[in-house]
Amino acid sequence: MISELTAHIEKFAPLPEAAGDILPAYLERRSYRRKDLLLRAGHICTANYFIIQGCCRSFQVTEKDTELTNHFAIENWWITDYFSLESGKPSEYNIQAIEDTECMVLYRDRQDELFEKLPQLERYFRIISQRAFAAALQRVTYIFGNTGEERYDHFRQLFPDFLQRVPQYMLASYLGFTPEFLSRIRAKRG
Amino acid sequence: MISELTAHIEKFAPLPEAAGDILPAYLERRSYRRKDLLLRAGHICTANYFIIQGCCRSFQVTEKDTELTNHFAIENWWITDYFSLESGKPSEYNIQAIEDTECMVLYRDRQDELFEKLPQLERYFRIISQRAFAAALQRVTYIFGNTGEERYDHFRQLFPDFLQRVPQYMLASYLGFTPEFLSRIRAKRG
DNA sequence: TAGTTTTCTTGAACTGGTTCAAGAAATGGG
DNA sequence: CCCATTTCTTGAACCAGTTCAAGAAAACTA
Repeated sequence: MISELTAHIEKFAPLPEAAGDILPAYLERRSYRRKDLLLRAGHICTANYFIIQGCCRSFQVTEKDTELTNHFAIENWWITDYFSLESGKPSEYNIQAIEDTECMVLYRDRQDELFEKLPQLERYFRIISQRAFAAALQRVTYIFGNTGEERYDHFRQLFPDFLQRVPQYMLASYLGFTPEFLSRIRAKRG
Repeated sequence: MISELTAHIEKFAPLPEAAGDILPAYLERRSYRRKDLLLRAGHICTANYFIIQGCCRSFQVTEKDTELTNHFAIENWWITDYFSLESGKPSEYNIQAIEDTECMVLYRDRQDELFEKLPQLERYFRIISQRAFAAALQRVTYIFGNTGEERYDHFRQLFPDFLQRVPQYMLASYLGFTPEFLSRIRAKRG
């Protein structure tokens, strides 16, 4: 089932014929159950996770002891902490499966060798990182330029099916308000 | 004065000897005066700008007609709209010089050829984009996890010298509150 | 299907930050 | 050096969203 991944890569950077033989040797397929942690805060992030099926989030626990979801990832997205992954320093984030999830895992200690054999991957990760960066910037202006209620409506419009997949308290912390407030918004809608 | 740039690249991806001969042919040095726009919203972003000296910001003008600064860039940073740059679609952002600024400009239509001659640049841009992405995510949790006042204090601690370089209303819109509120915070400090 | 845990709802008091308006101070261009 | 523009300050009324607490509903587990 590496085909989902190669298909995704090809959208951004064409791969040579040989890729089909090389990639599987560097990736590990892994399954996680709902609530499993792929990365635990305080630990060093050792891999990048491509989601084949399922859904994950990365979140932080603040000093004030609340969970802040800063990222959701579904099928065909990568999730990791790039900062910890590249610096080798402990991560501040937890990465958790929200549903039972199937991943292709690229471990950091195999990455350099893989990139040497398939330099097209440098380009692929460059492009998806640039996009992810642009999206994250967009999110910040989005947060500042709209009220909580507007943010909820927008999210709902963009990802209607996704609403059913995540508990409301996670969505609330992703959208930047309390679960209570989200509950009140929904009460108004009926 | 391409040396600032090559030095920066070398921090992330070692360059071959030949780089010194190749790079200058693909980069253009340009000067901007305070308030000049490097990119105007509605136009397609055609270049990536590496700042040698000076300071820029990218900002959006919302429907509510307020400016939202989503990014500052100083010496040794790149600034662009990666989304418009790669998609060829019109940008929603303005990029503006806050001070008189010197840049090395990499135009999009020369980028692919340059990356073919110096594939190390794929790696360089991959790594800095991953970092930028991680920083942008961090910023979101930072926004949600702290009050406006805490954000100001943190910014002040991290970039004390930078405070003098930007007008308060730009900083306020970057930190996500009104200029009036920033003024009140400062009044308390004395 | 009963029991436990997790998630969602609702009310009431409260607060961080906004809005509008008007004046003061700083800056910069000619 | 002076005038025009830009930036910063201050007050008072206001509101979006929080907090705390307690109960209701759903969703797992055995």
